Amino acid sequence: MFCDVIVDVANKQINRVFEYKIPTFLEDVIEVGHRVSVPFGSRKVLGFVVDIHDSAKYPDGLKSVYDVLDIKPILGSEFISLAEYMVKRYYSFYITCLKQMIPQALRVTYLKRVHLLKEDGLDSDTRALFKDSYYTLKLHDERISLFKKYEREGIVEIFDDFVDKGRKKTEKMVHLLNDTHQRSAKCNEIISYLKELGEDISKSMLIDMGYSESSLETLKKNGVINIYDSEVYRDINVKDEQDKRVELNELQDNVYNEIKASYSKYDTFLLHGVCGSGKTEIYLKLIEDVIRNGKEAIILVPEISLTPQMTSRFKARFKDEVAVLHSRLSNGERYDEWRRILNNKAHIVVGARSALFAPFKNLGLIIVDEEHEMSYIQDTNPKYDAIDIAGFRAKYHSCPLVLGSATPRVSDYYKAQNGEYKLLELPYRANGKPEPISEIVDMREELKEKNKSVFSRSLASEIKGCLERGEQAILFINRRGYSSFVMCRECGSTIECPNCNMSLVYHKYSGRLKCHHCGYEIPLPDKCPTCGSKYIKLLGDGTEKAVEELKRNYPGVRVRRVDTDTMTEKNSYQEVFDEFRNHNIDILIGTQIIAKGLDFPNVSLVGVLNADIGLKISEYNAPEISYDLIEQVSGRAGRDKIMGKVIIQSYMPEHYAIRYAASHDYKGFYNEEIKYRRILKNPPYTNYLEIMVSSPILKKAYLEANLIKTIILKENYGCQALGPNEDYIFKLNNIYRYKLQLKFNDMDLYNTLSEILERYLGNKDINISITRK
DNA sequence: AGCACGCCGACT
DNA sequence: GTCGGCGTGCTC
Repeated sequence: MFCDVIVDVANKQINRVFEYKIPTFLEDVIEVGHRVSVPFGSRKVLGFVVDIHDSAKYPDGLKSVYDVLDIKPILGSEFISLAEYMVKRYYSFYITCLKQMIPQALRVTYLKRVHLLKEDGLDSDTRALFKDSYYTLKLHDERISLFKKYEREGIVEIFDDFVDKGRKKTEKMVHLLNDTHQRSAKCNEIISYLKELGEDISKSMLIDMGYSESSLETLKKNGVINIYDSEVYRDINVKDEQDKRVELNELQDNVYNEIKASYSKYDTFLLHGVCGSGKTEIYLKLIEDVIRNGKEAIILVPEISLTPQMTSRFKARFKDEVAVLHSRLSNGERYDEWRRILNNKAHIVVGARSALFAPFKNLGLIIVDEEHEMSYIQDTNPKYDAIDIAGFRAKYHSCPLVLGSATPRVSDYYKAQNGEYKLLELPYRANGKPEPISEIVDMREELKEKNKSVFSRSLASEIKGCLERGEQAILFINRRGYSSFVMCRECGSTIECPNCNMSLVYHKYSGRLKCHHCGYEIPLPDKCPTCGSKYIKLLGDGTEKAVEELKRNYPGVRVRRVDTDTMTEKNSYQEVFDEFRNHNIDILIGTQIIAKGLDFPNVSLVGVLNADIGLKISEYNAPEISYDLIEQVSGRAGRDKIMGKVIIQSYMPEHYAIRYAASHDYKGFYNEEIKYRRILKNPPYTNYLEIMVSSPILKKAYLEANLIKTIILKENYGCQALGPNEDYIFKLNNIYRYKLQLKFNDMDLYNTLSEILERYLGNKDINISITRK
């Protein structure tokens, strides 16, 4: 028997299967999806079994699998094909994709173990390292050369090993075997307790109840009880909440019934429902059905909205059926939740992007909430889009996929318009509240009127009114720090990061200029580094400046800044949001973080301080991102009894993304945007990908980018290539970055690009990365 | 990636 | 002579 193995080496040349013999003792054990240890070159590495067959293709000299690492396979064949799909689609390695699908705890750390053979011959320092006859070295330990020398002398022996990054947590459990009467009163007490309980209990629990270790030992010795190890799942902290069942209104019910009609067949639904239209209640009801039919469900939510409120709502309804997977969990906790899924203990998973790889075998439904969220696209390799993966899995299991959003991706709405997806609409808020009224303020006018404040006059007066009425406000500003650039009034130069071509941002609390891209920082200079002038001007307002102005203009106001500078602690978001909910804070001011999903009933005012920033970035989807953001922030206003008001400040108020966002007109926006997409041949009219060519040598990056373009155009006639253009961050950490944009229709590009990647392999100066968008 | 092998200079 | 620096090529 032979097997195909993908070994744990992320390298283009290794990106294929390697064949191994299966030793007889493993013949009945090994299965597709098992992790194995195999000899590879002179090393021992981890591998994944992807196929098993009777005859070998590789001529001779096959090595044998050393061992199988898991009791049951951790990846079903579904995931092996999914990995193949990902390799092609995202230009990634097999092993990278496979590792993506398993929890961190099941990845391994490589070690070198040194076995002491002779007592003498070692220098005393080295000898002291050995407590017993073994010593463990991490990979890349510089002492390896010393040990290699001793190995040549026959004093030690070095061999490879690796261990799982996480361990299963076990607990000692006590099981009653019989109720033979004991001499000690304590022991009899334990017996009668266990008898009454009628089930096994953890040893630590008994100890906590006051029973002693020694009485338990006695009982064990006398054969009355046995003590065994049981896998336990660490308790993850979820707030208790009462399950509130809400009757679906007529519109919700229609949506529910449409999806219900597609159970057990693959259909993609685009659920376009405004903020507060009651999508979650529909999700809950669908999941209930799926579970009742003995199937499993995945609900994907953006990391940022995976708040305890959100998860506790599912926990309240489905209790232990729910596994929760998000980045705040420790590796061990995430492993536990994952194992509950693998072992069929949990049938629903609520989680962020990676939860899509939940090892369910009988999926009945996948829901992707807030489907437009950029966080569904992973920005490190493999650069996968969760919606693609959801589509693959839904197709594989023949189950419906529901994409929900108030502001769907333009490409997805297009598919819904064309019938590729089924469009479901919920145009009204479930509580009947109208959408908040939005007002666009032209900041150029403010400047003309000599208002240099962060706040327009209109927003300032709204804030005043809001505070006077005892209501709360959320202000959104997409820039951290105090001022986003520092300019000299004499010579007009701005202070840039020496490693990146980006302006340094002034942070007032530390009095320093920081680069938000590479971490470089210096104290704020008192004169211009270029011309020596004292007249340095701070421009471009950030969160800190806005807070300062608020405190000056509204004495006594309780403001809280929420951005990555202030949110260092694990739970600080939750803490701030609780404080805000309890009205210990009047105004919340922050970046992206506050735009999402949170529901504060007393908020009547939302201000978008700089609506244009996103529009300046030269990505084809910039208008879409800006529209979404404004719409999402606006949704925070007037959620409950009070009427909401939204002020959008902009230097380009005539831009359609801003205009339509202000009138909450998604379709209007879509119709305009899709026109540009068609004219410019952007997605959904083409496939689109970006090749980033980076090098520490500017000229090299440019020339190679050009060369790549030529090669591609020669090989793929249907392909349109733009660039090479300087990236938005042209220089990052002293590396120059050029990007090529490719628009293409056929998938054959994979082979061409693979060859190109191969060509640049081993080239130290050039790095190439491909992103599908 | 990581490691062996091989070729070259420099140093006990 | 031997140690160790790095370029090259291979891993079932």
